[in-house]
Amino acid sequence: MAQRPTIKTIAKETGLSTATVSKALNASPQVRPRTRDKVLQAAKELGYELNISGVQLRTGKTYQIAMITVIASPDDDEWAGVGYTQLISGISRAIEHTPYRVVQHQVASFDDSFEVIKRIVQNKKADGIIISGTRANDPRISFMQEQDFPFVTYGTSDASAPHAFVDTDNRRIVTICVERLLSKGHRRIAMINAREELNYTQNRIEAYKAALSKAGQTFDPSLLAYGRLTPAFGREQLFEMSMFDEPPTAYICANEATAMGVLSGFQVRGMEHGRDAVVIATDDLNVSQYFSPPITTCYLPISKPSETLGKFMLDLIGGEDPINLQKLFVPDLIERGADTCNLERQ
Amino acid sequence: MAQRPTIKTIAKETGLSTATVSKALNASPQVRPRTRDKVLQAAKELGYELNISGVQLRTGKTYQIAMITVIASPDDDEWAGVGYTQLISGISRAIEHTPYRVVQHQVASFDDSFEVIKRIVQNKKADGIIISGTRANDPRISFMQEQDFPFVTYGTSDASAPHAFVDTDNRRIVTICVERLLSKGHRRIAMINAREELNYTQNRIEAYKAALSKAGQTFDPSLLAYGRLTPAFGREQLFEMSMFDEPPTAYICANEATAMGVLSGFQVRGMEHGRDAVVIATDDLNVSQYFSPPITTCYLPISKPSETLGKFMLDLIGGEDPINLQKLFVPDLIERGADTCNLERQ
DNA sequence: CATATAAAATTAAACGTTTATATTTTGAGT
DNA sequence: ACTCAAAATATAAACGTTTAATTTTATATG
Repeated sequence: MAQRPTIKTIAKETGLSTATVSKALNASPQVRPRTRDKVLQAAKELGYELNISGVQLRTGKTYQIAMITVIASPDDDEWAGVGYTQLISGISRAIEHTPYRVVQHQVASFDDSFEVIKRIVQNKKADGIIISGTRANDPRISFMQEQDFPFVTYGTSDASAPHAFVDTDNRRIVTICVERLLSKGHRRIAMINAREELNYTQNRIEAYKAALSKAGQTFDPSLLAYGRLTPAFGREQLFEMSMFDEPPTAYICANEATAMGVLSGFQVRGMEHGRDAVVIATDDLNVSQYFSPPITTCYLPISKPSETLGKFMLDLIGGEDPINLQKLFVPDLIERGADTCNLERQ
Repeated sequence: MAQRPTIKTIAKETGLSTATVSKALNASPQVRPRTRDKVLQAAKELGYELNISGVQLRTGKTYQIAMITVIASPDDDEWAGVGYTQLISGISRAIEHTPYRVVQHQVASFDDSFEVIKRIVQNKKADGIIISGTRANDPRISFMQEQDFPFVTYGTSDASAPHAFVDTDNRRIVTICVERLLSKGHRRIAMINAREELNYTQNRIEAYKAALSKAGQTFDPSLLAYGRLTPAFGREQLFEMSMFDEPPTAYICANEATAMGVLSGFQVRGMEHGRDAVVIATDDLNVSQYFSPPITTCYLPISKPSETLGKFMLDLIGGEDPINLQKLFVPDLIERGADTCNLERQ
């Protein structure tokens, strides 16, 4: 093969001008069907493929979707449940048959993520941005809104203007979990959360308080923990809380990595699941069925929200109004035990 | 802010031509230090940033590193230990302060991965390619070698010509594990492997056989299993093998997801780790310390090989000979128990 | 101080595409 | 057949960069 074919090659081949070829390839109404077919035919025969840098230079379109991932340090690679893999994987699947690609921009902190976003927006380095780890009052969101730059968030925010987002319905999850545990007789329910500044953590707390108050139960802030959702964190919290005068009889974990840590803590402390306390989690990898013992979870296959993330991004670039691109997924409750325990001591 | 500054802006600002500006920015020896400083100064003041599509169009350089990931289907998202996240994360870290970006190309099968690689190579859509899941006789590798396209593999191959690679020393791992188990008195040692066509699976089997034969033990092929390394697969294998007339007393798992599945099988079958059999695994997330019970593993933090992957890619693009870009990492054995069990029945 | 030479700068073209503007072709209406 | 508007196509410039070829400037040499 000599040179990679360009629209020039097609022009020469068909006897048309490059302008017409370009228009034909872009399905412009200015070119009549007959010539369009001729061009398409030639393009196919020559094995023509659009050179994106040409387009990019001329129009500014990049066909890149920037995915911002925040990973503090190598040791942050410690398993924290669903990683960005599954997220990116779902997005990739959604854009599979388009010319778009996912480009990962990894940063070490929230502040860095803001810097990177500024650069991407100002230098038009991507056609759209996807972020996760949204905060209650997220400056990145207001920035992108001001600059009128397309973005979708994985996670909600409390931004005044509406924006495209996908998330798990965390309020719902927590409500379901707390109500279930209350109905089983639990009165000391711990909740192990992600970092406090994340919007979804706030949502979970609100739902937790609301469910308790609806049942006439008092709220004890010492039963709430905040941190990075790793097994280590779960275990630490179990160690700490199980020493309380009135220890929790149930632990609601924000992900399965943390739940695994809590169970590991059980084993170290000689506690038994279902006798001394129970653990229930939010799960998007469906892995807690393999825990020893398996635990009850609110399960939402990560593939669903992540594919939607990609789809929303395409729609947004296509000009759709963000207000129509908002979705909360409701997980299924999968019971894997009675989740009662020796509650008579209360 | 008016327009994004280009070299033209700098040229106007400094009174030089765009050619000189370009050369100055690229540290060409054709421009004298004094003017270079002037240009750099102006660039800084103007907040100039290189427009990659311009470069790309002119030179063909893309500043993209293509990472090919094979994910068969959404349900493939099931946890299979270390995902691509950690891999991409390490690569990203290695190229952090360069203009390079990682672009993920997700495909559904091995064959598709080959197709994508062909397109990337032929249309020069990236400056280099990183692949994993290398096979014993991998056609993708020979293709990229023929086309003289820069690539690094995560995993070894048996290609005749040398190529850049990073991998865990799987022979070593298996040798260590088998010898350890033999010395503890185990005679029926099962090994749960990844798919048979993967080169590292072959390496593991060779090492397994060699270690047995060195100890004068016979090799029983029914103790070997091949499949996708998920918890489900591990559990299935435990169910199957534990029904043998002479069941294994030890299971060597190729990753921790599978090990978790085996342990889950123990619990279902009423078996007890350390009494009826033991499990040891290869681990790159350091998560098996949180299993109930924690198990002995060969641990290698995934951050190490993945960063090397990125570094090798840069070196390769920089013109380094692939023969100098090959590395096998040797994991640490972390003992988390005696790993003996009731062996008198043998 | 003229001259040869080396060093430093400039000019101009090119990469592949799109698009505003100009030109030609087509076909309908008389 | 002729006119004229509409439709289809062509021309040419531009996006930001690099680089071969060329010109200008500085430096060394006798």
